[in-house]
Amino acid sequence: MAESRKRADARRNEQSLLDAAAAAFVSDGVQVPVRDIAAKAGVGVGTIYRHFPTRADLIVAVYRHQVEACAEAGPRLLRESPGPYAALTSWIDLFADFLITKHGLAEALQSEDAAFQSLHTWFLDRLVPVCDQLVRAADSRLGAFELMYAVGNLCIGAGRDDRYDARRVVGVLLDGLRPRCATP
Amino acid sequence: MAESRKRADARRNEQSLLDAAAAAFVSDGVQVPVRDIAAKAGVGVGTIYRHFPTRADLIVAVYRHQVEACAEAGPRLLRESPGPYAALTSWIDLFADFLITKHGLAEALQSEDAAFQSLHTWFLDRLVPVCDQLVRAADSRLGAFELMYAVGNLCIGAGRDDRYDARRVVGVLLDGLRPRCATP
Amino acid sequence: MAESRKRADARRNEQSLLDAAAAAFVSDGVQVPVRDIAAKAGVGVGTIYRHFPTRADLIVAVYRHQVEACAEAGPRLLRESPGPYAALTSWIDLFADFLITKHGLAEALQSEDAAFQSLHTWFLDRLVPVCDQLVRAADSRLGAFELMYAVGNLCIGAGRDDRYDARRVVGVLLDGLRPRCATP
Amino acid sequence: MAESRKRADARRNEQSLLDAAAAAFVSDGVQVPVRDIAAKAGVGVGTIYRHFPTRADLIVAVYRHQVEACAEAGPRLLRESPGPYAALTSWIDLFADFLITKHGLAEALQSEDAAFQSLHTWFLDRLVPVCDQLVRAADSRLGAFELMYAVGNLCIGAGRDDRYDARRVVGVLLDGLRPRCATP
DNA sequence: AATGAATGAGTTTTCATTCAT
DNA sequence: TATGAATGAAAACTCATTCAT
Repeated sequence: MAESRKRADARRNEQSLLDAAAAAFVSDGVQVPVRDIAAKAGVGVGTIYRHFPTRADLIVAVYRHQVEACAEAGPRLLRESPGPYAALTSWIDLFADFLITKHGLAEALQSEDAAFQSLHTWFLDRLVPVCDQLVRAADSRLGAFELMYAVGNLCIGAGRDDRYDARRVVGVLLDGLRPRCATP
Repeated sequence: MAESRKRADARRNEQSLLDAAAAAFVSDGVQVPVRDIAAKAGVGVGTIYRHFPTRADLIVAVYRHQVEACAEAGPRLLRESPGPYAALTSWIDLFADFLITKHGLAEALQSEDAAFQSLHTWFLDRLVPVCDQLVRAADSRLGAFELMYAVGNLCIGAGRDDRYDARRVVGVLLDGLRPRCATP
Repeated sequence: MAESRKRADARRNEQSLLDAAAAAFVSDGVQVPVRDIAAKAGVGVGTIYRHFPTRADLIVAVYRHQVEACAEAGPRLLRESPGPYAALTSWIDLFADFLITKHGLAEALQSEDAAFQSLHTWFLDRLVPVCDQLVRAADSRLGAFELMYAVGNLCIGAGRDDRYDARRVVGVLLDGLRPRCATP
Repeated sequence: MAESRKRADARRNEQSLLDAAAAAFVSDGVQVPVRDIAAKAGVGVGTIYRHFPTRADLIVAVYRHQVEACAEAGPRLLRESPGPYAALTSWIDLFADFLITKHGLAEALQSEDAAFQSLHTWFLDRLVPVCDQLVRAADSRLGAFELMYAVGNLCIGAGRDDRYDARRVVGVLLDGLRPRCATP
């Protein structure tokens, strides 16, 4: 009983760590010093290292749930959408929305820092197969990796400047993929 | 005479600095340690700081000529292309090519690092008006800033993974901008 | 009854702690992280600190029995050996054997780390008087402290390199103490 | 000229660094924090790292001259001593003296820390061959490595306690190596 | 004007020790 | 009493920036 209590505490603590890390990633970028995350979370640096031995572990943990949800939406959209192209655009909208609202994530995915390698790997391993199904069904001119990479890049800096609306641009990109009417 | 000679030397020196910096930016990114640039240029770090007090000054200097050339190409393309949409795509191709071949520049333009602020400003001040002319002529759904921002982002990481072809994706984006045939 | 059972449990627990510590000292040296000892013993670090408030307490406890046995062997050897020099060499062999087989102990005895101060003290308080009897009986050129210190040092790193055989070197040192035949 | 002046300064600086490091090694052991050495030398830590990229580099530099002198004494003693055993004892005395007066060095040589690996290697590479010549000439029962290792160990902690005289103990060890008169 | 040595703040990481559960 | 999560003081190492030569 005492144990389950402690475990519950630790879990709560870990969640507050994740929340602080997520906030820090957004405001300062994923390269934010561990010490800063610890300060934001109101814990010592050692606590971070106990829970997340490497920075990649922390990042993966921060984004795990959301990536999961995104992955699970793929097959569902394919079933429920009026057509394969609609399914693809819906999923890409979802994917872009996820990245846009997780300001800082798109940047992290694009970073070449070795600390993010395992993040890239995990992210792509989980989502590319999902996207691939949609892409094949819609007979898209861009492959799953390429499309995701493009959308990921387009989401970088979303919200930084009012003149740039990532969702609109992603819409234009998807329009570029739309099956055309014949040119006379 | 001695003075003009000295000035010529200084100019030569500065040019070799710029060449070294350009090379370093390409191979190691724009965040490359100043010491590395100095070593590549065969000068002391003090010399770099004398010529370019801030990193942004150095970056602006490195890319000045190329941005100039790109800016000057705008009006010319508008005159010489078969139509405004063709002019726009030609210019965007030029712009994307510039970014893609300047590996690291797209990343720098997107970086939030304060050291790059003046780079952003200068870059946009010079090119957005040019692009704006083209965009208006072509009656594009995306504004000049937005389009340039999008293309800039799409060029990030170009060449890092064979599965991602930035030029092809930019092509798709431009297709999304193409005037449509009427829907019956 | 319940109490004596509890006390027996505690003693068993403490013994398993000592065993784990002894093993950790051997494999990783006496500076081994407390956490590692705790892990080896299958207890929390808090338990170690409860039983042994300082590292020295733990070390002393680990080696107590063996030092005791060594101390008790002194008078016995003096009684049972063919002569006092033989008794001294036998005891020193015993002492060296103890140190050599307790890989890490010789290093600990020599360490200047404050955490080991009480170990030094206890060790010498217990054994120097024993050695002193033997040394006096054998009329050795080296005093008890000096001889023990020397042998202790010679045992440092025993087993680390095949080219160094601590027992052989101790033998040579004892040879140097052997009463000489007259030089003609 | 300006260059040679600067180089002279740097050399002087490096020497003061070495002096500070030597003092720090003696008083705090060779594991002394780099920051402490820097403080002792009155320089920033960066200066230490500039001159000596790794701790081993610093240690080797601190002891280089003295090891050199010791190595060079070997052949000379072999030529000039009344006999090979006398040459060996003279050299070992020299070697022990070196270690004893460089309080902390014997400990360093015995340390298993990876940072000292190159120190061990260099030290042995330089001196074992010298000792080997002497050992072979004197037909010693102990090999060069073993004898040096033993003497090195005996010098650990020399000067820490008045009851231990490393020179006397080394003398006894050498006595143990002395050719014996026949036992009747 | 050029040099590069020196500086030291900033970051990561480890681990002894405390203390809430 | 036992646990192990949390703490935070060290320690190593890097690099932008300054400044004596």
